Amino acid sequence: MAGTDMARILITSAIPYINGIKHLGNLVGSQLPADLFARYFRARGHEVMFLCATDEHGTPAELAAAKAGKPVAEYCAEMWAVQKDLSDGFRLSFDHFGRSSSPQNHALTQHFAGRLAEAGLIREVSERQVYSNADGRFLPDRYIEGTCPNCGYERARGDQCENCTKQLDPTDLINPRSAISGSTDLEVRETKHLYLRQSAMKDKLDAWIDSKKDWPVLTTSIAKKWLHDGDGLQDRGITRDLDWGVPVKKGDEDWPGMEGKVFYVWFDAPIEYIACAAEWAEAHGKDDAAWRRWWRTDEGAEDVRYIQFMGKDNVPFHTLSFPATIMGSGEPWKLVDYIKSFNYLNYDGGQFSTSQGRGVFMDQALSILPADYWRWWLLSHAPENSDSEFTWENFQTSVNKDLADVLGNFVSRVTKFCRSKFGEAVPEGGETGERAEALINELETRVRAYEGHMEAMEVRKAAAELRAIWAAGNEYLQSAAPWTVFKEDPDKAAAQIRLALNLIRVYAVLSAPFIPDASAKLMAAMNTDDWTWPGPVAEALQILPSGHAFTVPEVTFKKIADEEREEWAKRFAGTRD
RNA sequence: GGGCCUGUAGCUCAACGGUUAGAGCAGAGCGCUCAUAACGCUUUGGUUGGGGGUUCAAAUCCCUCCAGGCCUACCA
Repeated sequence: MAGTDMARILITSAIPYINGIKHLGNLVGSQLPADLFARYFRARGHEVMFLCATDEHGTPAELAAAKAGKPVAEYCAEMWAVQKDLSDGFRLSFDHFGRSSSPQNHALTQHFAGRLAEAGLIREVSERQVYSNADGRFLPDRYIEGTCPNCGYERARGDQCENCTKQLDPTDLINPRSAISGSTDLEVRETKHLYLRQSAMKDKLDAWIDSKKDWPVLTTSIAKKWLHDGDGLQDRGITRDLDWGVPVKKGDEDWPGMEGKVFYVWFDAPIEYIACAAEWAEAHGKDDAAWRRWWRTDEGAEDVRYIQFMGKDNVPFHTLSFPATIMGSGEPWKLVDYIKSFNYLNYDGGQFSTSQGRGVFMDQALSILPADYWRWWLLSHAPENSDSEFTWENFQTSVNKDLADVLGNFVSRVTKFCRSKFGEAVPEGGETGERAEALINELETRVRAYEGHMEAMEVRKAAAELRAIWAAGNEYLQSAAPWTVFKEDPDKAAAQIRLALNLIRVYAVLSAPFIPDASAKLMAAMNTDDWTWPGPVAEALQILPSGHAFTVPEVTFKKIADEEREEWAKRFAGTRD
């Protein structure tokens, strides 16, 4: 690929919360599609920086640590390692998997807060919040339970009654108690917090959102709602009374009156996207310039294209709060260019549920099948336009048909036929006929269409095109029928099989963003390391020369049996482990 | 309550306001035998959730009703 075509692409995935193992719905909503495009853009020769991290602060992390009987720092370090391991298992190709608790993020978060304060965009607010003496902490609204004054439901939460859906204020609840300990020893205390004056940046944010004509409706409509609903964009509290987090400071300096407080997790989490690049630089022994050229438009990032991936619940923070932080700083940090947001994946007629253990979690998925099976199904069924649904029947038929029958069997029939008739090397001689020409023309069209869908970040359409590319190989073999041709004209059959063997390498290259392990296996079987992305298809199909030795691979994709499917459906219906 | 999204073939999904609403899977028929009983070809399925309206023309735009989902700012 010509050097002038090289682009620099920064990709971040929404950072998963530290608390527990994520389910497949979480995976398909951000990390997995982000990885698909990171791999694709790298394969196209672009310079890619793909970052992700764990989101470690906030009340749930402290409670989970307490439940595990461990200090928060220790708990988070352990869970980071668990999540890192699962990311590796799913072959998520992060350039760095960081932690929002890193020293780099502490420094940057404090830096941004200092800049925002200097710009007059932070105000102090004294407010009254519920404090639980038994728990020794302030309670967020939803951690307070009581009887709903509206409908009498006894387990209403402080923010909303889930029985009658009425919005509540914690002080409305009758007989309020801590949802953590059940204690009724609650009191209202005065506490001071910092608010980010998002309202002052409303017009600027609005104009910025308006300039994003190519963003999905899902993304812009959510942002517009927040900008224009009621009194418009509200200021947002960016500090909390917690122990674990980034201490409130103005840059390097203390913040009088804010001692003992930390920044709100949603203030520091997106900043970790930037800090993560700094962690990457440190981990690779690089200087600051190496990461700042990705993030500072005055230090080399002016040509960077920045794409964020996230589930729809994360949209307000990425379209409003984080841009407000960046714009408000008055410094030339890179703003996001494109937001790819996803709907939810449901599980067999309901929702995936972390609390009920309903659905398949990342560790369980890898324990029963290779990552590629999940990657293929999840990506080819990604909830791009609406919520979508996982069922075991659909999973079984899709994987068996697409991976085992269409792709896996193609590889198998080509390599085994060659071995039996010509031996385990690319056969020489002969000419292919017009059927081969038709195949090449079709592939030329389809490969370019596949690239188009990937550039447009249309995940399902790209998957469908890739599948059609695989199927084209079977169609060709069927019409060319080298097993018949061999009897009359062995040279011609040799040329046909030479083409088909080269097709396997092309398939491996094209498929790698979706199914990297299988692609690597196919490349190994073809005994090549030439990952050149196909330009003109006719040329790409000549890379493995006559005489080139190969091996017949083991079964590339084993099929899922009915008994397995039934057992798994039962096992994952509810209650983890 | 408010806002947004979704509803298309048995299933999962496509379709700039513009021929006869298309694919894959499943179903039916035929073919092939190299291959993981795999592959290929042909083919049956739709009053586009209901009703009304705008338009030469509506799955698409408007109104309304029904069903499902998401968000609603202190969970993250």
